[in-house]
Amino acid sequence: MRLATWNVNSIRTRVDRVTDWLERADVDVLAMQETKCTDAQFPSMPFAALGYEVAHVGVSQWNGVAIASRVGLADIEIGFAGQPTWSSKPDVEATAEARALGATCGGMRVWSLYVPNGRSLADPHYAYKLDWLAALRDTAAGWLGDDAGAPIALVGDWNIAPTDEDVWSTEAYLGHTHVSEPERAAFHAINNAGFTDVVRPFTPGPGVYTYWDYTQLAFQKRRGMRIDFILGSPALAARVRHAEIGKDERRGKGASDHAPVLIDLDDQPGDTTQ
DNA sequence: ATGCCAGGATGATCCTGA
Repeated sequence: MRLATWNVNSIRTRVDRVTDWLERADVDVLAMQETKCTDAQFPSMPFAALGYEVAHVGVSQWNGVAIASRVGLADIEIGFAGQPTWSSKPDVEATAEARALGATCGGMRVWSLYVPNGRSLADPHYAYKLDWLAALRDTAAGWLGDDAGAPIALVGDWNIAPTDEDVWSTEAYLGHTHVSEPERAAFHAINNAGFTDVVRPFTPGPGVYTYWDYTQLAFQKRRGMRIDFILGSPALAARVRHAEIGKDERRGKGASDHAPVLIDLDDQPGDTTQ
């Protein structure tokens, strides 16, 4: 079983690139973030043609998360319990944004997550980001409380570089979001709730990233950040036998600014599929 | 402090991203 996550930065702009890679990389389940479209606008036909069902939540040109699966797609949940709300303007009612989507695929529970950016340390969006992560931690801890042996993957764009090794320059990010101690603490709290980074053991740093800014030849200069993660519950983490970052997908014209991240899982005991 | 690049919506310019 191959599970991947990718911030695609507009699925409408990038659907050919994404489906080409899905086929080439032989991915079973792909969680996507920043689809930047409504449900009606999501291009599901190219996925269906390759045998993938797609669940998507998107209500505007912002955010949007999806899960494409060719091993089943059941019990779809939009948003997680307690997910904080956000309003873009004072006169607009705050709502839960399209940043979290859960589904059961091939016996595992997958959550496609697009953690709020934070914008700047003084911005209300930063407090929203920390609230969002704290609520996710509480809810996800509850899932393991209900069933400690559940195979759960929390995957996506976390918008946090958990250690100094995960940014090309600590100086360049001083005073900025993604590297602040509260954000790192919020990320580690999710680790401590039982969800560990299952990719890092197979992709050791330093200098290993999943995101490179579009500007100033950041990719060519190897100026990136590691902010996209696959976090696994203990039962899922025990089955990971390989992981990689699809850095080649960041190359060339028309690339997303994020690379896909994938893992290979051993079959569950007693699993007769494949 | 700002633009650097990119996508989207609207209609040459703003908002957002990280």
